Amino acid sequence: MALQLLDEYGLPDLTMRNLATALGVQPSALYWHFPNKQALLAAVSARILAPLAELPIEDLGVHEAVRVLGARLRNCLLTYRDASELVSSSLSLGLVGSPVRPQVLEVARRHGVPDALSEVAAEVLVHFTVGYVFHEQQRRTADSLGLLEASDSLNPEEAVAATSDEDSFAKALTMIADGLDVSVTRGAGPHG
Amino acid sequence: MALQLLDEYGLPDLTMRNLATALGVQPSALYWHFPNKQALLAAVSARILAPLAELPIEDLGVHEAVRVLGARLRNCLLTYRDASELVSSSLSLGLVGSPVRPQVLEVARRHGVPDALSEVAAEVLVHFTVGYVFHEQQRRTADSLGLLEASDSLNPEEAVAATSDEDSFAKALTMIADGLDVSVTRGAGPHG
DNA sequence: ACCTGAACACCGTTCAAGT
DNA sequence: ACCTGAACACCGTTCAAGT
Repeated sequence: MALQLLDEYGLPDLTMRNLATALGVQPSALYWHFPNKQALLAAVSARILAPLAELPIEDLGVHEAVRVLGARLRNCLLTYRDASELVSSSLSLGLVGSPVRPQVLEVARRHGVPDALSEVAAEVLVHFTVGYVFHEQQRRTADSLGLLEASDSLNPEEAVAATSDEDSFAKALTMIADGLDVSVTRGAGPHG
Repeated sequence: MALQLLDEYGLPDLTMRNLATALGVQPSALYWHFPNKQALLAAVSARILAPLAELPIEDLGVHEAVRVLGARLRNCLLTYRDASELVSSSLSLGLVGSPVRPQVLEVARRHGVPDALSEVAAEVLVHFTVGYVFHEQQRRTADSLGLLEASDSLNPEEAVAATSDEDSFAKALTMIADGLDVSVTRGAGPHG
């Protein structure tokens, strides 16, 4: 239900009171199931990220895995309105684990990449992706909220970046994967 | 004053009412100076990021610039409590410009790197840095808030990453800079 | 085990009215 | 130009009490 409310009305309107009303229940009833609002939001975050766990990553190269996981994470976040903002906070609060870390680590291990490197790569990957989609989603709802008067936005930065979000995101992922590759080859070479 | 309240009591307690009280004024008085709370918070964000604009980037290589700007941005965010969370939201709402974009673009241009590449690099740099410090700061205040009972946290992820934040952050910056280098050399070679 | 009812201690924002 | 006073429409959370 929370997921549905989030997608329909956005994070600011996902209140305990609205959720209770939608469930035909008193607000206080929610506190039997969750200790507080943040715990509830963490559960919602976990649901949003769940599809990522089932992603098959057998026979993927390290470079490829970073790009696929990043793209898939972005898709999960774009599935529900304001999902990136929600996940960003749950993630920072440590109430939900990194959604790409296990897979990045596994693939990297299989290719002889030291954990220290893949940990860093996983971190760059999540933070960048969540931050990027956060920005992307906020602009999306801002535009749909009637601020589409001026076709270019306040900061010159947006106007220049007229290339599609998907494209520049893909380029960024490639850059991150390249960076990991360099660290790997500089460290020891592909297989140890 | 807002900056002081932020650092002393944290973002959740930086309310219009608390700020007004601290200024010896009625809450409604603030609405003569700012149209709403978000605008006020954007102004605070700008103040936090101001030192970055004065950073001298003459005679820096592209690789070096990415690392220096990232490190300096992190420092700015660590200066005030909850600054990363605040800046993250102002940034996503588009109420404040990217604090590293101008410098990254300038340095890159001087070295013949196409803008398209440096735009992407700048974006990876901000989002990663802000996200990273957000996580870092939240863990910091969570720890200081008495959740330090278990020396390792809920998710195994934190325990493993026992190396200092500063170190792993520096490694990540290097990885990002390396990624940019690869894109550059693949595209055309250093000088066009 | 699960929920109600009522309260507590707050929010951001608006707006007529003052000086 | 700058602020007050009072109100409006909300919040998250607690807790005794019900079934």
